[in-house]
Order: sequence, then structure tokens, then C-alpha cells
Amino acid sequence: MSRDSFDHKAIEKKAQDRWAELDLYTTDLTDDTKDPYYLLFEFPYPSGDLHIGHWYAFALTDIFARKQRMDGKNVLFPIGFDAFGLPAENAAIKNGVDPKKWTYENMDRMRTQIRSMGASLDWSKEIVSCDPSYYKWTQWLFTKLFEHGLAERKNALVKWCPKDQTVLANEQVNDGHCERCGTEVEEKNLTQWFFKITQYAERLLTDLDGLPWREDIKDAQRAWIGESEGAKLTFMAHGPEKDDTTQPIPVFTTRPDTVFGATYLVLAPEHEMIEVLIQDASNPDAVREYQRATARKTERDRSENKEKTGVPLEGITATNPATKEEVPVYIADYVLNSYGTGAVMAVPAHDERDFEFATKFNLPVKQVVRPRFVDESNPPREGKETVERDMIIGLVRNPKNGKFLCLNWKEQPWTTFVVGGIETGEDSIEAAVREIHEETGYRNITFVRKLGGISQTEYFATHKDENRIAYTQAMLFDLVDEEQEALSPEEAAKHELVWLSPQEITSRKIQHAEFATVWQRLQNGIDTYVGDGILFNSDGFDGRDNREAMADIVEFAGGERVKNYRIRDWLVSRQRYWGAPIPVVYDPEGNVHLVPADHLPWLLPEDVDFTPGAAGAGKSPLATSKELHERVTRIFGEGWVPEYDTLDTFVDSSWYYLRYLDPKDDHDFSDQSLMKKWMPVDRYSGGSEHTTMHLLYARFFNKALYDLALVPTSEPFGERFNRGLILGPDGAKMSKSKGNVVNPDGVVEKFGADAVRMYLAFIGPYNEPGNYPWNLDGTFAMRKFLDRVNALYEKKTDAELSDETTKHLALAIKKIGTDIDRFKFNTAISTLMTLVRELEQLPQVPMQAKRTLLILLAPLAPHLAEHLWSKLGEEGSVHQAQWPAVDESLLAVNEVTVTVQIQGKRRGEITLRPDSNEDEALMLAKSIPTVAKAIEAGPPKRVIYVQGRILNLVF
RNA sequence: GCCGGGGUGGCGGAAUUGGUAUACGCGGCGGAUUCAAAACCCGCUCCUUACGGUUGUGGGUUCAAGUCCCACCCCCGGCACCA
Repeated sequence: MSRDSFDHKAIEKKAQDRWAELDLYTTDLTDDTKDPYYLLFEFPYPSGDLHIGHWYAFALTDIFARKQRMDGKNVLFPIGFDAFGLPAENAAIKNGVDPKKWTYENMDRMRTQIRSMGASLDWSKEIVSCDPSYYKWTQWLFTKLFEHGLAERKNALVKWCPKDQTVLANEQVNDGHCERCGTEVEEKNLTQWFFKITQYAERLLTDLDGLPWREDIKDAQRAWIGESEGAKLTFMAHGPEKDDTTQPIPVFTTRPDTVFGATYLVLAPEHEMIEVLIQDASNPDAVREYQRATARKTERDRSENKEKTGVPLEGITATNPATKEEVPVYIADYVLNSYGTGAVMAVPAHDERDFEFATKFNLPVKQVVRPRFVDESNPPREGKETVERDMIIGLVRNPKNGKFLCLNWKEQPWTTFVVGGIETGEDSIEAAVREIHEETGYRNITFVRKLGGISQTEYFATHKDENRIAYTQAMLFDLVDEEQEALSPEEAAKHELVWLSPQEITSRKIQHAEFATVWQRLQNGIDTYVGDGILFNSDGFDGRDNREAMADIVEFAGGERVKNYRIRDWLVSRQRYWGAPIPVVYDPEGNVHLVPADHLPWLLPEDVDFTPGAAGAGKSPLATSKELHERVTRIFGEGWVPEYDTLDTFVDSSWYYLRYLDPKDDHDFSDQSLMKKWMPVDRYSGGSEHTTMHLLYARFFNKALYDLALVPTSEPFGERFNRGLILGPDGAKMSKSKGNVVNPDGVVEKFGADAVRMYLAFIGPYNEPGNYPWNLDGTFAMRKFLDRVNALYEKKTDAELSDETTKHLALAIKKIGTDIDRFKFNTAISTLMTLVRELEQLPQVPMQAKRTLLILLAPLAPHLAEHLWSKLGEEGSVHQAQWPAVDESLLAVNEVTVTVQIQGKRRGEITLRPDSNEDEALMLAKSIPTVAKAIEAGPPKRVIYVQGRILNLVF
């Protein structure tokens, strides 16, 4: 340490004692003299030891908390523990310790560690979610949701983690694996508790628009909710005989405009109507076998192997509601039972998946929308007659070298494929063969396939003085041999033949959209058209724009327009011990009853066997509790049984921000008048991993409570900032197995709490989720900086404050202030460093400067600032000081440096008054030799002068 | 594949939103000090000998582009057989 070093341990203790003595951080929530400001971070899980990530989360948010107080706000900055959860239970299984003991001991240790940060947390509001005084109200809120139909018990296909021996919410499954332990999840059909978040899908979506969040956070939620607009259409399905039953099969589609092209129907293998239809099908065994095979596969297997599979319901057909035609019915696992209606109308011409299936099962493809192109170089003209023509585009490929036959047109700067009209009596393939022969002389070619469907191109035919619509079919041919006949003189005069490689064709960018589209399709191997266009093969709708006709087609087909959502109901039961018991019991008939409020908290039993499977497969350890069974019998009677499942810990964290306002209330979950005053949370800082889980759940929960008139606002959070991650020194994510975990205690011990938090603040912007590697050198450097600040206070203070220093201080106050407000601590610190350097240059540091510097330092290095504050002989705490107001007049500059450019290139700079005019600037600029020389040669053509910024001369 | 965000020195990152690109810091190099070392202090540190060039690549708009427009490449995050 340097000779001017300070004893960080001593000053940390002294400062923290002083704050406690002055009781600076107990927020009086009823104080009406100041504006309330609710600053929240995600309450930590008591995993045991404080991680550097905790510092990043709490100490940096504290910078902002302190600044808000200095701005005169009444700041609520609380902390608590998200203390239910799996690790406690796993420790119990592994080491035989009681989860409760394990959790409470961890919290004790962590409290001490957190206090060492010196963060301005209000511990008087602390909550612990596993404490009965807290989960009493988690349970009570559950009963409210149940009473209003927002919690229900239902049978559903759910995700099951075989390692954790519990069901999981959809949000807790990543790529088919348990989010927590990485084990591949299974699917089970179980009766479980759900919260009906789907009922709130639309509001969760639309209310996002009004939230002051970054777009990426909103977009992630939008994607998770997954709204699609479309229609519900009903196909009537029935067997071959007249007296066979007819079943309505509703389908959801986003493209009802293509219903005339629906050539078959597909049901998910789990679709409930299969049970009925199978009775009239001629192949029930094959259908059952396919259902069984699908059930064996995990969702991951299904989507990994995207090769389409399926089985027809032989003999069953369904009536297309638009065409009234009978179409075959299949079951296939590319249709998901849990999305939409579990059935789709298949339109192979306009959907890639349907096309793939249709190709495999030889089903008809019927095009009903054709893309529309307008030749912009020669568009149709008003008032001219319109003539329709059928045309072909022929692509001829030479299989020997992969090149394609193209035409360079002599009268136009175009390169195209062979193009021509279909004569009467010809089909399109014959026409293409003939055109290729006539235009190129090649006659030995074989037809490969048609490329997509028909498109239409509109243009004005100059030589005929008419508008034309060309309906074009593109086709691919292979050259058999290179035998070529001589071209007629007329043909030869029109164009020149060239063979181009695919690269050449792509890079030359074939001019007409129509040809370019054909080429792109061939390259991508896509034969479906999923875009918009003009309807045909669609009875009365022919010729209309598909989007425009959408609503009319839905009506014609007897359907209704609906919105569909991807989000599923939130599965909240867990077959684990360490969570809030679901406050429900079952009577001897198995009916659900809520545990009455006067029996809450419905205590978690303690006499349980944690061993996995001890209670029987798929059952929570609670089932092994004798006490719980006796309790239920005693209160409700003989034959009554308890619910054994506990609540997902995300339920606990969905309302904790409300409890902070009234943490000890035994009569209500929170206080109405305090909620009115403090909600919503002003700023919420947390990790991006919670975007589609906690953040979405809490928004739902709060909205549900709002609808029950239990909370005053429909959104719980105002601003939201997702912070990044601190990586190990090797740049990899910290993990015990990699051995790159940084223990903050050691670093704090060595360099002090202020240096650690300032290093973390300096590493990158806190208002965006970037990931930064931990670097011990950086912490050391930050300590050196603090030593330099400390040394500054050894200097004499007699000098008067100069105008220049006054201005530097004012600029720093403004910049550091706005940067802290925006969570841009990194640039706030760099400004502070620059200011310190300037003060170091002074022979003496005026008192006023010393005082101001400490106020600027206080949010960032609270202990050192406090220490130096008392050393200056100031009263109270530096943290009670006001953030200085900036005298804007001080910021007014009396001279500016203006860059002088010639043709936009920097040639020098001049110094002048900010309000100097162009003439003065020009005069001064002549003192720069290169500029003078340029002006001598001739006057500038143009002079651009931006006051205080730039002078640019153009010659 | 679709939707976001991004690409600036050896590294973390700045850049008043179109006006001096590389602030601040790390690392590196040199000096000073010391018997020596650490610490502290001072200087240098995008490329180029220079002219000049440089913000992923190529084009464009503009007096002026890291910033705006078009095309492409790469990285990160989210969603994904979602009809």
C-alpha cells in the first residue's frame, strides 16, 4: 500500500457504526415530507456464501439509492431472502441436515457478509419467504386466487424432472432439460395445481407497451406470450357410412384466406376426438400404434427429428367448410395438442410443414394464392385494355457443370431465363420445351420439376399498346446433351446465350423480381408460397387480395376470428418438501376444500422423510408426515386427506415487493394505504434470466390481485434494469467445477469494500446486460485511486476557489449526477477520476472543492467519503448532504475550441468565444498555415460553420 | 428459420445522438527512485518512415458518418414443427 494509504477496515467499521447510530437507513414509510422512491433488487436465495454476483447486484444498486437520498427522496431500499427452494432440500438428502436449519444458518452468515458491503439497506423491512409469518400470506393469497377461479386443479400433460422428482413449469424447462439440474425431462399426465395466467395473456401483452422497459425485455415477454391472430374454422369429420357419427373438428389457423387450398386435416396424436373417430376408421390398430409411439417420445425427440411422420384415419373424411369437399384426415406429431385446438387444416401449397407432409404422403397440393409482381420499369397504364396470358419460365441446368442457361437481351440490359407464352392446346411443360428449343436451339432436355406455383406479373406491352397480366409457371429442366440447332435469325437478333454458374446468377442479381424469386426458391428448395398475393381457385374470392379478403372468407366458411396464445397456464405444484404447503385438503369424496383462514399459516410439517421416492413415486415428502395426517383428521375429520404438494417458489417471489411495505403485519398481507403511496416499484434491478419467469409471473400475480381489489396498481414495476454477469478471471462463467469462482470476502479484506464496489461499477455500463470478467488488477487500481483521493485531503486548503476549478466542479456534479441516475456508473467514475487529477495539479485544494468532491464520492465510496467528511470537521454524515445544485451559468463557457476542416478533413483548431460568428472564425482559421495556403489559391466554394463545433471549408 | 441487441486498440470500455474517434482504466514499454526489489512518481503506447489511413465487410446519402440508408459476414440473447 502507498504511504498515503488508509486503513479501510477501521474506517469501514467507524462509518457503519455512525450510520447505525444516526439510523440513516430505516425508512419511515409514512413520511409525507419527501417524495417516496421504491428501489428494489431481486431478493437473494440463501445459498450459503456471498458471491461476487451478490455484490454486483446489491452494492451497485446502493450507489443509486444513496444518490436518490441526496436528491431529497424518501428511499425504500429493502432486502430479504427468497428462502424456500430445492438446494436446502438437496442438502438435507445429501448430508442429513434439516432444511430449515441449513437455510437459517446460511441466512445468518449472509447477513454478516451483506452488511460488510456498507450498503444503505433497510434491514427493518427484512422478509424471509420460508418463515410462517410470510408464507401464511402466500397461502392466503392462494386461497383468494382459488376463490376467484384463478387457481385450479386439472389433469394435464406436464413436465417431470426424474432427478428432482417433481413437476416443472414450462418456463423451467430449457431445450427439453430441467433448468435447475440439466436432466432431460419426461412428460406425464398428472393432476396438478395451475394458475390461469393464460386468462391474462392479452393484458400482459398490451400493458407491456406502456412500461418504460428496454425493448429486448419486452420482446422476450412478447415472444413468450406468443400471440397470433387468426381464425377458428370447423371441419365436420365423419366415417364412410351414412349413419356414422359426425364430429366437428375446430382448427386454428393464421391463414384462413388459404382455406380453399386445405386438402387434408391433421389431428395431434393426443387429440381427444380420435377416440370417437377411430370407431369408424378401418385401421384402428395402426392409429393406436402411432399414438403409443408418440407417447413414448419426449417433446425433444419429436422436434429433433423433424422428418414428418403420421398415420391416416382411413375411411374418415372431413368437410372443408369453404369448398365443401371431403378431405382425408391424418394424425401426426407435428401437430401439438397443447397449441390452438390440437388440429390443423393443412394447406400444402402455402405452408412448408404441410407441404413436406403432403409430399411424403402423396396428398394433393392446391395453390390458391399467387404472388403478384408489377414490372416497375414498365408498369400497367391507366385506361388501357388488359389481356391475360399464360406463360412459362424455363430453367435449363447442365448437370455436368451445374451452370444454367440464361439470355442476355440485346435491346434491354437484362439477363433472364427462357421465358415464353403457352399456345392453345399445349400444356405448360410442352410450351416450355418448345420455347427452349426455339430460343436456344437445345432440344434434348428432360423435365425435372415445377418450381413452386403460378405467379402473376403485370406490365404494359408497348408493341401491342395493352396492359398484360402474365400467369407464369417456372420449371426446371436438365440438359441431356449439348446438341444444339442453329437459331433462326430473328431469335439470334434478340438475345445472346450464356451459361452462368449459380454464384454468377446470384451476384448479378437478376433484375426482375419474378426471376429473382424463382431463383431464390430453387436455391432454398422451397416449393411453397407463404407470402401474400392474389387469390384464385377460391370461388367467389378469385382475384382479391388475400389479406383484404381474409375476414370475408372467415365469415363465408362459418368461422370466427380469434387470437391464440403460446403461453400455457402456470403449473405451481411441486412434489418437494421445502416450499409453502398448498393450503388445501380433500374430503372423503375427494372434493377440494381450502384450509380456512383461521388455520393459516398451514404449517409445513417437520416429521418427514426426505429420501427421494420415500412417499411413493411422484409424491411429495409431505405424504410421509404423520403429524400432517393427524392434523387434518383432527381439524376436518376422519377420511379427510391433506394436499401433499408445495408451491413453486416463484409464487413466493411474485408478491414479496408488497410485503416489504408491511413486513410484520399479522392481519393482512400488506397495508393498503402504504401500497397506494409506494406502488408501483420505481426501479427494479435484476438478472435477465428472470425476464420470462419471475418478471412475467409477478406481473400476472399483481394483475390478479389488482382485479380482486387487493393492490392499487395493475403493474407492479416501473423501470426495470437487467444487469449483466460477472465472469471469472478467465472470461468464463464462474463455477465451482471450473475453479474460477472469486470469493469477495478475501478481496474486500485486502482492498476494502469501497474499492470492490467501485471496481464493479467501473467495469462496464450497469444499465445493460453485458458480461464482464473479474480482474483483480482493476480492484487494485481502484484502491490506488482511492488512496490518491485520500492523499488529496492532506493538502492545505487555504487557497481561494478559482473560476476554473469552480467550473470543473460544476461539470463533474452534472455529469456524475446524470450518469448515476442512468445506472452508468462507469462513466461517472471516469469523470470523477478526471476531476481528482485536476485537483491534484493544484498546489492547494480549497475547502469548497474538498467538500464537494466528498459529496460526489459518497454514493460510490461511502466509507471513505464518510471518513474524510468527519476529518474535514463536518457535522453529521456526508450521506445526509444534498446533491449540489448546478449553477448553469457556471457551465457557460467563455471560449471554445473549434476544429477547422478542409473538405471534411481535420487541418487544425482555433480557440474563440462560443458566440463568435463565421467571419471571426474564418479570420482565425487563416492563422493555420495549410488553411491560409488553401484560401490563397482561391476562395472556398462553401463554408460550414457550426458554432462551438466545427468550421469546414469546401473548395 | 423468425424476433431483438451488438461488432470501436492487446483487454474492459468512452464518444454531448451527424461535428476533434479511441475519454477513463487495465495490460505493455521506457525513465526516475533504490544496494536491490516492491510501492510511489514521470513519459510513451491504433497502423504507417512519411504522405496518409483506421470504428466487422462492401456500397450509398452528406460539407461532415462509429452514429443515417442498402446489401452481406460474424457474435450474443430470446422464440421455434406454435399452424
